[in-house]
Amino acid sequence: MKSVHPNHLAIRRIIAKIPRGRVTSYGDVAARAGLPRCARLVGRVLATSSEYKLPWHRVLRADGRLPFAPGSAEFVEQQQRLAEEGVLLSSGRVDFVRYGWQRNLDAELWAPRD
DNA sequence: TCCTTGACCATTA
DNA sequence: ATAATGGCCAAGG
Repeated sequence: MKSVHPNHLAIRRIIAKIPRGRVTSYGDVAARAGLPRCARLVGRVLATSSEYKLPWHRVLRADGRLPFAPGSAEFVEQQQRLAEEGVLLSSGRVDFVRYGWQRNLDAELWAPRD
């Protein structure tokens, strides 16, 4: 039996909820999972959770950059997956104001009029 | 058991 | 703008 860590479960649960076409950061996922300041753990979970088919490409660094070296195979794949959902990079970054998950939360909580 | 590393982050200089 | 620091947790040597 492979031991399952509760923190990993909580993190995967959050990542699975990120809507298509939206992105968030490692730190935000950690906070939502009840693990503030545990961003590195989120990266660790993603690196070891390929079997769970999570939307890993929607998790970015806090500054909007992708977590992989530009030009690497992982970087290219993530960029393509994002582009397929309409999320584009400008100057090597994703604009959280435009594509951030938080933007959806605001809409839900404050019931916009437009 | 101790130490190092890692798909990270906020703060400080 | 870059760089160092300390914080977190888990895996592996």
